[in-house]
Amino acid sequence: MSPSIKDVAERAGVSVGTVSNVLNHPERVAESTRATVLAAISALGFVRNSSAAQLRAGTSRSLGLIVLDLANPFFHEVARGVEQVADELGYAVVLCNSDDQTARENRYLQVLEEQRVRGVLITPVEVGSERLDALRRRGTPTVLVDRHDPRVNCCSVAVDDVVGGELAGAHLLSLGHARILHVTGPLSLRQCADRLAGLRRAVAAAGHDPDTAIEVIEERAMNARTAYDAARARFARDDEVGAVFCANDLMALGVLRAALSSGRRVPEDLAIVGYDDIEFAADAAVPLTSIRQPTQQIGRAAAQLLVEECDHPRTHAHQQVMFKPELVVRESTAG
Amino acid sequence: MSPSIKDVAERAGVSVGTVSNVLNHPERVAESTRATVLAAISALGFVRNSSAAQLRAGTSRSLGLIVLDLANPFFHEVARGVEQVADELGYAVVLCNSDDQTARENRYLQVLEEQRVRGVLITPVEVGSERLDALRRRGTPTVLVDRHDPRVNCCSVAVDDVVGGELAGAHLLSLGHARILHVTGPLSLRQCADRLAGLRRAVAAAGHDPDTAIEVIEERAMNARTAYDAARARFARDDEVGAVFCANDLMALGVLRAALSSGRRVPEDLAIVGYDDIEFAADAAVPLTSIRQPTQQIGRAAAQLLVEECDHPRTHAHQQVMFKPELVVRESTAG
DNA sequence: TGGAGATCGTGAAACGTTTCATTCCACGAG
DNA sequence: CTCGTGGAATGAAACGTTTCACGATCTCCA
Repeated sequence: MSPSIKDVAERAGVSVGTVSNVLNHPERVAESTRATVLAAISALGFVRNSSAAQLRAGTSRSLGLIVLDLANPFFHEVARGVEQVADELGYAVVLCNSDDQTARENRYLQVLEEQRVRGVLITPVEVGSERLDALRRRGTPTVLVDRHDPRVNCCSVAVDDVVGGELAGAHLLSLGHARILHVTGPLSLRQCADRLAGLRRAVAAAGHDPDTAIEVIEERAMNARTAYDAARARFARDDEVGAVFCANDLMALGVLRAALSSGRRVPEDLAIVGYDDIEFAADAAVPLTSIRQPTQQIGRAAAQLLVEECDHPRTHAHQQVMFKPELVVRESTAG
Repeated sequence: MSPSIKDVAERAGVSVGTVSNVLNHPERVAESTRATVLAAISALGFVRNSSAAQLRAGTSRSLGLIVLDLANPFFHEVARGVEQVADELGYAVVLCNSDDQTARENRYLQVLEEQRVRGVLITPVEVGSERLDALRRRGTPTVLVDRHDPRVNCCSVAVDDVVGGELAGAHLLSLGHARILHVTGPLSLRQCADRLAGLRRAVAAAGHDPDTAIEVIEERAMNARTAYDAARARFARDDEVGAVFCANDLMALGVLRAALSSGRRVPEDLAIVGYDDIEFAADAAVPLTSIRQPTQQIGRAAAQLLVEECDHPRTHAHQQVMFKPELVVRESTAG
């Protein structure tokens, strides 16, 4: 197989310990020997075997990151933030995609634990997973991303969706819309429920009755297609809708399409607010007002918390970090 | 630290060899002993140390996959295809994102080689990388994704972009458009050059002169924003544009927005064809005609070729697989 | 001249598995 | 009663590193 440190030592005429030192503590070995060893290394095409290194070392310099859906821009922004911090601190990141399936999540947790990663960042399919608790009990630090642990057994980083819903609602109210249509996904999802709660809070704060001022359309899937169909059906019924708040940008784009294709002008006839501020929101047929989440920061904060816990397990205290989202106004409400 | 196989053996009152057998060849150990050992394992919370296992085994069951940009739907579809095949064949996939930076690519190649992955799937930042050649020379099989190696030193899987451009061109020509505007990215990119070449071929085949029938706008970036700006500027000049073919869907969406906001109707006044058929193409304000690439299949084929080479290195012959793209007609040309 | 440091290099142990030749044991056939 | 057979468990070697206590050599100064 591939040459080992021993082959290098032999060829360079030194001991294996010296070769190892060249690799890990170059300052401990004399200039000339170092040169000889490096020459031997490149002559043989030696590449360190990290299994052996890690076995001996007993600990690794890597973190696991398990996300729900790599196709979702939210998560690769998070991943980017995690990678930045990991890089700065000399850690490697093992990226895993659970695809929202518990089985996949558990398999990856197993693999990561077998690899003895230093810690794990995860958006669990559901909080309170037994497998995850076990990992933590056995001593691998864990940070929840975009989720909170009610029992506060670990750190977590998330964004306040209630505030997000409130921002959207207050914005539409400030434009004079007293009635708001809310197109959302399953209200059993914490995100959707929170965003609606925020919207209700804004409406109540403006002195209206949420139950009558807000009309909710709840769909199974949160994509453009279902929102398009739902909006067309709603628009066919009557013309009373003047403002829509959607639980994510894809749905908002679906509503936008339905509006345009039914002859409505946006924002003159219909104001639309989305959520997430995906890259394409700004480039839609009518650029979309949306709620932006500090995604990279979430990743950065989560990685920092994790490394902090890895480095000072005794003194570490778990924290629940909560970021605030931000309103980005564009043409779809800029009437 | 975490309990080892030795601790388990002790607790179960057997030898370490037996514990290892329970883990790897359960059929070799008697029912009752197996039960005792499994009980000890779960009592201690034992998790196998994969570094040690792999060190001893000398070889791993994992493949590396290095992509240019995880934010690009093309690549995570490819990744999904790779994962499917890897799963079926019992391999694990290590996913890496080079972000189009040679430095990151090289770092990941190094890491993967140190981990002794069985093989590497990669879309290199540029073909002919020395680091990649070195990897291959040292015996790690390699497959290029969405690229070809002119020297045929390895397998590769790609899509025929010339055919794609030809399909788009032929489609517009068949609708009666004799003049076509082509909005594209840097023609130094193989993809862009090929798509244009295909367009020219279609135009020539229809009996027109490509040089006069095709107007090319070449932009630095291939996103909606730059295409929007370019299209607005072009539309301001005159009204002679009746058909546009864009080198990717994001650009097409930018052109679509420019058209709508300048009062043009799509497809009545302007027919638009994109490329890639990204998920959102079907849900745009006017659903977009596009060229679809068999992305998952690319991933599947690449993984199959790689595993084939890993399993039969002696008899393996390198192949260059080339898929054909497909035209998807939607409203943006359905005049 | 001798001795104290400093500077470099050595060699063996250890990390946690898997493998495989070996031993152990029970049982049935002769 | 012996022998052979085969299933089950054992124990030591090996994988490629890193570490660390220990030598060897050299330098410098009393």
